[in-house]
Amino acid sequence: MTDSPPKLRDAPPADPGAARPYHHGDLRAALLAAAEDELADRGVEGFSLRQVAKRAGVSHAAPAHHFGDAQGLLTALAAEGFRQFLAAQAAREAVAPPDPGEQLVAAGLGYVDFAMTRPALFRLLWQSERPDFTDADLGQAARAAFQHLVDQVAAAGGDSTADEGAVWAMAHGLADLLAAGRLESMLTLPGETREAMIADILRRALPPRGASATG
Amino acid sequence: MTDSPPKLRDAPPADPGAARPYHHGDLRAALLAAAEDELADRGVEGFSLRQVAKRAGVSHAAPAHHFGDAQGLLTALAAEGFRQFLAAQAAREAVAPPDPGEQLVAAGLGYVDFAMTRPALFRLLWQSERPDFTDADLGQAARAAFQHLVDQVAAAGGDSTADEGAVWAMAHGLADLLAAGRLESMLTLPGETREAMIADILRRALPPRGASATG
DNA sequence: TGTACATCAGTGAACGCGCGTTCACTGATGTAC
DNA sequence: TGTACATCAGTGAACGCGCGTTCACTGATGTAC
Repeated sequence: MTDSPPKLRDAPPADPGAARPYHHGDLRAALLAAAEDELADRGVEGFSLRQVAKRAGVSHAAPAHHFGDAQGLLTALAAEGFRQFLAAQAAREAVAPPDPGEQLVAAGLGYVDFAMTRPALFRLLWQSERPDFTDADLGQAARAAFQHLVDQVAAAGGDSTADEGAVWAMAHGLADLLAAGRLESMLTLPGETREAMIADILRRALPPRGASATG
Repeated sequence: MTDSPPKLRDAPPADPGAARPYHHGDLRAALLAAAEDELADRGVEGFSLRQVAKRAGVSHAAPAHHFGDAQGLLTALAAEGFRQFLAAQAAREAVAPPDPGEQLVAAGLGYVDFAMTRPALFRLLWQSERPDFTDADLGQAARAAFQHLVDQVAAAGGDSTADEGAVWAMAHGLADLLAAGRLESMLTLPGETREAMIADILRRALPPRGASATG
């Protein structure tokens, strides 16, 4: 990833040594960051609102003021996550050649970047049932992310369900396996080598050059 | 899938109308089946041992006799799951042409079959942290499943980390997305058409014909 | 065939725990005048 | 600048709940003789 993603933390400079003020300053952002850390440590299966509050250093009733309930917090986190997921793809595209095929590969690299950098969040987006996916904000963020990939495939000359499926599946499969720590022989490669290999693999899924299959 | 997988249920013929006997007959298998159903209904995130026992129609203390604790049950289910996951691949291979490339495609089809037929179990194998993956039986079953794919890639002429990663990622990505109900335009296709498309997509990941890349 | 006994399988009450949520409250901030 | 007041943000005690696990028990089965 070229720019490291905006971590949802670091609210107030917080005058070290001073007594913690009654008001936090930016508790909402701090809770989202704590929630992501909590997911990383315990997984979605062991996630608890009380632990998040404890991690953020506030009483366990405080999150209710910002998110209503536990699902509200996870829904907000997922929405933010989808936006950053899309941003990770855009960051790669910005530094890639303008050729549509290379732009598509870049999007795939961003997809994988995000999964490897923030595996807990990646899993929340794709594999959890706890966020409320009918929420308007989350729904919009998720749809934007899906649509981006579809658009990229179309721009690269893909015009079939198969092209769309192949590209999405290849990026997603790499991302999920790498986020889970599988594909060990790839994980042990130096970063640059691994990245080149991921790009090569993604190219295999591209719409056949010049071909115009229907689906 | 050619043969439907052996569902972990249906222990005793159970003489309908008769009072339920004190001894179940095959409670271990019934609990594994109930656990899978429970995962399908509630997801790993909401899984509870008490609900499993209730579903199987026994007291909530009964599972302890067979599995020790909740993790023991999920570990046993995951081990059984990996064996059936491998069997799903073998079933496809058995009816595919002997050509190594086609065998590899068949393995991928089995991979996807399993994920679509039993998504809850698929997610337990790949995305849960609740089973004890250091358990000897589970570890062996999981390793056998990984190794099979690696062997198939090698037999098909793949000799690089990239070949292995590409094939695995493509099968896994399709499986995960389809299990999650994504790739809607593929899901709405008639079964045969969809299957042919999945096979086509899997072929994109195959080691380039005759090529012998190093990695 | 019958009886005694060991073993196994499942029960149901009880425990302590962490959870999400609610609620009256208090501290802090901002604004109208 | 000062004061009154509304609003906001976070507290801490309390609640009821479902959970996993333990335990003494009872019903059922199988086996030795």
